[in-house]
Amino acid sequence: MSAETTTPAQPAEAAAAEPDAERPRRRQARGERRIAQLLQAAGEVFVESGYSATTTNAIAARAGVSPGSLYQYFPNKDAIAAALAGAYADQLDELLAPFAVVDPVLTPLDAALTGALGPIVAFHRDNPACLVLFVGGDTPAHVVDLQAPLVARTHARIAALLAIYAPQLPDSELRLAATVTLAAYKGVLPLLVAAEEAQVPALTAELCALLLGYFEQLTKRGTR
Amino acid sequence: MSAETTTPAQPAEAAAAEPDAERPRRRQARGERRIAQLLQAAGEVFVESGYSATTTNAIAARAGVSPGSLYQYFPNKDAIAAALAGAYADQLDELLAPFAVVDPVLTPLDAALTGALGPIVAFHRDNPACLVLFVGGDTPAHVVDLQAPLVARTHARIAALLAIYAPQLPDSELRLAATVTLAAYKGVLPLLVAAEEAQVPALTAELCALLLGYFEQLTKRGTR
DNA sequence: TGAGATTACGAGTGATTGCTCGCATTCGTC
DNA sequence: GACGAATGCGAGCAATCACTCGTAATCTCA
Repeated sequence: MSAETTTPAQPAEAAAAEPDAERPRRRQARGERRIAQLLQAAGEVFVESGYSATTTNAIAARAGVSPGSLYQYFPNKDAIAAALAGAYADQLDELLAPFAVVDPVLTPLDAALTGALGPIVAFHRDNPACLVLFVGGDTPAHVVDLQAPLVARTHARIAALLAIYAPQLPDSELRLAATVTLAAYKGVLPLLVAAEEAQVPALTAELCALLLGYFEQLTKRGTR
Repeated sequence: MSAETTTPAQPAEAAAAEPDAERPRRRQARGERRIAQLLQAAGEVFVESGYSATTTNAIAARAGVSPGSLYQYFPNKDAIAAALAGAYADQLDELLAPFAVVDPVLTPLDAALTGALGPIVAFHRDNPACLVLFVGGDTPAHVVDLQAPLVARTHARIAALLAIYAPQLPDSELRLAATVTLAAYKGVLPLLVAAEEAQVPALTAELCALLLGYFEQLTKRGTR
């Protein structure tokens, strides 16, 4: 769950306990809906114009809401991006989970890759704003920070996966390889998001081949 | 040569011939120097703040020049980025040339990659603004267009290279592979630019391994 | 040295934009 | 139905920024 959304059913308790936490104002269902509308609209406008070119008024207009209402739910423009990015990070984290439970004996590497990459690609195609916020050169610093734990976890997972298939490599090389893998992946993702639907399977296969080829290079390197 | 810079030694002739070409005002050496200063300063500020967050006043201040002077040499902010990007594109084009003259019989693929990639990486590390303008999600459309011919040429070169090492693949697959190669390369480049000097050789080697592994996958795919 | 072009300045302008404020409306609850 | 809280509005404020303009210094070349 992202930071901004507060559970509406919550009898006013445990508020006096924390002194500097601002009182969690009860939110009506209408408010929750507005927040969802605003985030949806923000995603659309971010995709169309990039982060810094989108105006808060444009987001409000797209959501069919006045600027004043927007600022009732978000303290500023960055908070909108942060809430959106937080939600994306949570969803991606779940999609990345399958990587952790792969059994390296039963599943060959390329099958594992293909299986896990499919849903991730689909997610990014459904939420193009995610890429705008995460790989856009334009994103405010504290929004980028929101993805740091996610990136760290992903990095660790890739390194662990590599350690299984190339156990002879030293840890430093594994980490380097994981970093490069992530970077390459990030480079190819925009292609997948921008592509026509019909091209997606072929492109996904290419991405798998790219990563697989790299992994084989790493394996060879250790053996030789 | 980029669009903005005009040759200073040019006896005032052939100006009346073209009607709508604005008269090429003779530029003194001082002016040329100012342009260089401004482009240099613009690159620095772009790297620090990204394109849209940099103000023309900040560029002027960094160059030690008044805003008015800046607008004597560039009609608007985009033109500064365009001039810078044009210069970068020209330099990159030269650095990419070696790829065209590789003899596939004499030079193994990995040696060719390593040899050509070194100078390119060095260039990007010397000119980090190049990446900001070319892969930043923030760049104005007509600046992105400036790199289109360069990208097209590079794409064609990669496809040609692939055709040598994997001649059995159909053209469409070669083009797709070249696109993916470029995207992966673009993803890894920021890593190389941000890295410490000591990490650069290792990272460059990883980039080579990544591309090489992909190429080998492509070769296998055709043979099998 | 003097005329004309180029370079330089920097306060100012108009437009944009993130955000506020006072007030009207709707909702949940007793 | 009545009261307080939450929601909603939108004109407008303050700040920012790309860009201009009048003027003055400096250069080129005869």
